[in-house]
Amino acid sequence: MPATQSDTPTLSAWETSTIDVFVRAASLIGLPRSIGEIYGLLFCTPEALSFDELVERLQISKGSVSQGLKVLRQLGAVKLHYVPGSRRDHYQPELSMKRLVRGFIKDQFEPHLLSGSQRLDNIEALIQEEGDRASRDHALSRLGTLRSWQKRTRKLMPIVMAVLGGAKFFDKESTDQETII
Amino acid sequence: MPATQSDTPTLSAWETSTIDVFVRAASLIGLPRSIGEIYGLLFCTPEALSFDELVERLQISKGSVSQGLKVLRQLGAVKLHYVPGSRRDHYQPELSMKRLVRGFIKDQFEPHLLSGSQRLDNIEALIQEEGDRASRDHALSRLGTLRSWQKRTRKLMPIVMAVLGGAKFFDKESTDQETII
DNA sequence: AACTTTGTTCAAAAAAACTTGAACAAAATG
DNA sequence: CATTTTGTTCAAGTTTTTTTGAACAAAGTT
Repeated sequence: MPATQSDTPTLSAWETSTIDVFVRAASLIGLPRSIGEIYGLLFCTPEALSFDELVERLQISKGSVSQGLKVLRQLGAVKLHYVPGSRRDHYQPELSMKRLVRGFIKDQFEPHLLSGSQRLDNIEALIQEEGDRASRDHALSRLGTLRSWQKRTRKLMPIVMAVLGGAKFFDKESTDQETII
Repeated sequence: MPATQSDTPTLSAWETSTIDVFVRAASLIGLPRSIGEIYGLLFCTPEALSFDELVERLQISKGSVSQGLKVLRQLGAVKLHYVPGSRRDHYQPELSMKRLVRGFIKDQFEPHLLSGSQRLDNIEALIQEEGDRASRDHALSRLGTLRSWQKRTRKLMPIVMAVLGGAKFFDKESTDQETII
């Protein structure tokens, strides 16, 4: 096959539009455009794609593809797919919404929630340094509000996962939870 | 009272830490730091605060406060509080998690979901331009996946709201929904 | 061992998002 | 009606995030 051929590896119209949907979705959840493009193209393509094919068809740099795939693997949004003939890595998209959402929550939400708990404990200590009684009381009341928000958020996660397909997760002192869905 | 006094309107330790929590939360949902700071300070303070007090205590520009409050009002995250003596606007934070979440979803999610529907219809049309049958079939299958994701996301919203407090919203052909919580 | 293939890293460039502050508008006051 | 108070707007400046591409590492080939 000819080497220096500027054959724009054009995407078809529906592929471009679909990738656009994923670029928007990515930006909605705070991920860079390139990640949306990579997942989007994998989503559109029937066969698993290699690193190089992503670079060529999307016309983005190797660096972006490398970093993008790294994040997508971490999120569990792409799977490695072994291809007999080739020694390149080939990728396929995760198509289970439940797994996609779980990956995202585990990777992006849980850490914040957990570190949040420590932070609130720390705030409780700081409140003791407040001068007068009234200030302390008000501050403690607001801290209570924060804790209740945190608790409800944690309660929500397993419910979301349940609605999305079945399993439960991320819950300790599970309260009235078996009645749902 | 003296005019040109560089009295740093210091925030107490617990206030700083609490504001930090909101700054992180804001960034988590894609809102700028200044908005986290504004809501955070309102959250910490027992009395309603005026525009100027926000500028002074947070040491940020009038422009940031103005734009920040605009977004917070749009989200329903702050409420105007009439103060008899003054003709300035005074603000208080919305403390109901349910209302906060609803505001966020209505303002940031719904629009994307809705425009999403149109986009998918558009993609369906584009798929018809595909050359061979096999391509069209694969593309239609993926489009089906996208539609199912969208549908499940829509179903999730009322459930989230229900868990957070009671009301239902944003649902048309409501399926088995009265059994929840 | 030298060479090729495959993919990662990271400093610098580019792009996007956020903040600032001065100019401006709107409304109340004197 | 001139002035002050209150808040908004927006162009320019700053900061942060993202992308690029060349240098590098790892592993397979010949």
